[in-house]
Amino acid sequence: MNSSEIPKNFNYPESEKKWQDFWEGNKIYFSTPNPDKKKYSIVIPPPNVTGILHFGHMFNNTIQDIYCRWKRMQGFEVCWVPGMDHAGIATQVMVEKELAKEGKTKYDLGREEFVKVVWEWKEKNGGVILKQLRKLGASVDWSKERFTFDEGLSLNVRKVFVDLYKKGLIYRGNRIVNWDPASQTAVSDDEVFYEERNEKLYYIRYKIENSDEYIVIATTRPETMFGDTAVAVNPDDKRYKGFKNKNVILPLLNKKIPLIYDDYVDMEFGTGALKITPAHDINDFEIGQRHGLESVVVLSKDSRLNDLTGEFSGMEIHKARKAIVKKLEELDLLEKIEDYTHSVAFSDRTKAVIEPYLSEQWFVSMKKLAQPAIEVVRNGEIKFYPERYTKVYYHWMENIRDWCISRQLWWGHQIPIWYHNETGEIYCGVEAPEDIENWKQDEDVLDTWFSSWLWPLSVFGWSNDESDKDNVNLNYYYPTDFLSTGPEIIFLWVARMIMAGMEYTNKIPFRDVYFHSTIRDGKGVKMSKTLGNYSDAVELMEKYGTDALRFTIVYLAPLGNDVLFDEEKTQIGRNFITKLWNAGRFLMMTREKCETDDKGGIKEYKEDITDIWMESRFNTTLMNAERFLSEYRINEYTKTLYNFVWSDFCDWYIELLKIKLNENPEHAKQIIEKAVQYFDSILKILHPVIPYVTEELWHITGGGRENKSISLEMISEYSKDRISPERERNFEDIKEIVVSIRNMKATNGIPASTKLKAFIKPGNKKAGELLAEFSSYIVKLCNLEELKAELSTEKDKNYLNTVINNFEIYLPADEIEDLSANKEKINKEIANLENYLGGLNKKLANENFLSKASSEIIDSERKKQSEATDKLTKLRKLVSD
RNA sequence: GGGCGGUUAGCUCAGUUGGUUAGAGCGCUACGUUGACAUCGUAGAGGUCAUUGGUUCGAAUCCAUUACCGCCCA
Repeated sequence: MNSSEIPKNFNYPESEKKWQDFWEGNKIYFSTPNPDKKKYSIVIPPPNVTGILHFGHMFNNTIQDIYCRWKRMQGFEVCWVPGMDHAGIATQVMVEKELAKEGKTKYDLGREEFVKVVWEWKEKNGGVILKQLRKLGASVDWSKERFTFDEGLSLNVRKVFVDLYKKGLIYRGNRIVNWDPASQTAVSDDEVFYEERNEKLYYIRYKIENSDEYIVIATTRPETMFGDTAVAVNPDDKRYKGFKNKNVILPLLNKKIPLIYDDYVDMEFGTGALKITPAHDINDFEIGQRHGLESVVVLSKDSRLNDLTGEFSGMEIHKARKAIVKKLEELDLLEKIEDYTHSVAFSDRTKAVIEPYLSEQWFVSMKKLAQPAIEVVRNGEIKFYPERYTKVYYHWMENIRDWCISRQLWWGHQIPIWYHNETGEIYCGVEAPEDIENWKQDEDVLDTWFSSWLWPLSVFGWSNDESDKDNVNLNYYYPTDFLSTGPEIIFLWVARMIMAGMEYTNKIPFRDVYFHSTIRDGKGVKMSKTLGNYSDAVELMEKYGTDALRFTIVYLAPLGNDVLFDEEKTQIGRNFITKLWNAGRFLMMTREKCETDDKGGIKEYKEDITDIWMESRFNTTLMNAERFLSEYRINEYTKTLYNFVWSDFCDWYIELLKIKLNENPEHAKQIIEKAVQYFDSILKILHPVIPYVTEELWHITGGGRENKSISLEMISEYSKDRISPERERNFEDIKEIVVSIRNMKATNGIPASTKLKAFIKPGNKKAGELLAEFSSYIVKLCNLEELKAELSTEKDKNYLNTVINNFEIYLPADEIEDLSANKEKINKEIANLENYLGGLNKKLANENFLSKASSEIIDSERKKQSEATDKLTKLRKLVSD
């Protein structure tokens, strides 16, 4: 491209499309086992097939992409496996809604037909998120895409079920489950969320048998009273001492139930008397177990009262509650109603109120599986970032509860259990029994996570048999290196993957686990669709550019803290990309000019301090960037580069470059090429976070790159030898001089365009040499007429003056009448310095400090002391003259 | 109720082995368009590091306490 054709801004819509097609079309990110290279493998946390890209996904996949791109550019054989899970409830609910529009239900179709319809939906509408991942620039290997319902993965699910069943780790039992009445299935604890609700607490009189006395119970759920099989009080509760061994009469049903004593009962709550409904409350169920109580189910699966409830039979819960309360009132059995705020459980998927419900479900016994999984985190084989999540992990794992894996759905892996039609015998096998006509398969399907926990194994073709030994993909890529995910699924997924990995391969599934920040809105509220405080990630990518959004979100995300995201913050990334773009544009325009201007640099160009400084800064930046990345401090990686590019490279290096080119036209070509080299290196180290613009610029700045990608280039290696703290400090001194001269002009009302003379008096020989080396730059950067190292003998009356480290600076400014601003500033600085020096003097006079502090510290404090003293002397002299 | 975080400039946050006169970006103020960039440049103002106590020669940093905020588990 001709440099004059480079637009002022990065044209991201065009560029993103171009590079997506180029990367995927040329299979740039295809991976195959290569024994000569170290591998780096990641499996994507599979998004739901129904999913769309929200901020959490965007962020999480950006993180994974950063690591894949970075490792690829360090020479690793990188493999990032994409895919989706079949999302049992979510998908089924979605298709049922579609059917409802046509006035149909799944029962109209029947199971087989319904599942077919879901597959059709999946093929047609599923996987939007994978398209969006392409837009995000995710460098996944699309040839390895997997779906939890793929044949091989499904077979693994059955194999593992059968295996665990045979090991006695899967069992069927009656338990209270979280029943989602909307989707009519049990859901796991992790698929439930709680919200505070204002409800009522009803105080109901239960009559004591053979007496006129009542015991008053407090409940939020009068409608479950038909399932009461006891009333419980605390054994220490004096109020109820007299009722020992009595029965109470359950109102409405007039059924005799026992009064029992249990420590569980909180004497402070309500009246201290609790109705016990084992079939409809988890705590009541446990109390029921302890006391051998019967469990009576009084609700149907769609949240209606069943036929054990007499006249209320068939009523929906809330209607029934009202009717029952009314009836109790009529019978004078209702003592009072109080307002009551408590947390109510809702289904993640359907938002329906969860009913605790007694039913027959399949469970995985977890205790044994958890042990090795705890061990590998404890011994550091698996590392969590931030580390504190290990505590959360241990706590959950050490108190682990059995996992309810059955779901009353049609979309999912049907449980590989068959019941014999006549004998009732149970058959568990990977395939159906041969005489299938005599058997009936269990109708339930397995929890989606029961396939997801095998994901890191399954995607590489693991099949839990002899063939695994010869599986090159499995042997090469497994265990994976890195897993990035949100902290909310540490139990749901991370813990279970570790368990599956240990149980089936005795190997960890991944080494480093990164729990990324939760994205919240500007007010700190978690983004969610239901709350409407949700920013559409794809919309923002289109509005600001994908790179801008990627950069911003990473820049804002400290390890272990939440990100408060406002749309307007996307400007951080967008502006940075514009800055980078224009730096490139400038270099290209300048290079073109140099091509024609260059008179042929016969003499070798000699590097000056600006080159040495840049070399040092660049190597320092590379070193820090790599360190931050390897420590998973990704926001600091972006910050260190942001500061380097903006401040060091653009504000100083490029400004110096302009001067240098002007003064050394005979070396213009060498000078500009060196700058372009730095720029190319900058593009590479930035590529992991902003892939599109760096790819675009890399193609603009170099020839012969038409069929190549920057993502397959090697990132420059830093060298500690090239880092010179002394030279960086020298340059900082020069910067301070420049800034202070500009500042003296600005604060004294002298326009920046006014050319002044300046005198800078170095404090020693070294300072003098530094000044000499740099004086021509200072003249240009401060817009000076001339710069002299010695104070002129001319009788310039009016000086603006100040002291910077080893330099006294004088600006003759005759037109300035009032020097009080300058004087005031110096006096202020003197006061500050006196205060500072006072502290240092006190410290250095302290015996304790001198005897206890390390000699290095004492030396550095002494140095500060002498420097401050020196500067103070000079400043005092300035104001006294 | 149990556990885990957080509290630093108007806002969002850095500050990793205790030794800075506490930093950045945004916002604000003043000036500026000399051809990379106004999605910009130059300069400036702005903080008793939530509270109280302790350890230490020395604390934003370590310990304890209180207050408030958030998350997870029950």
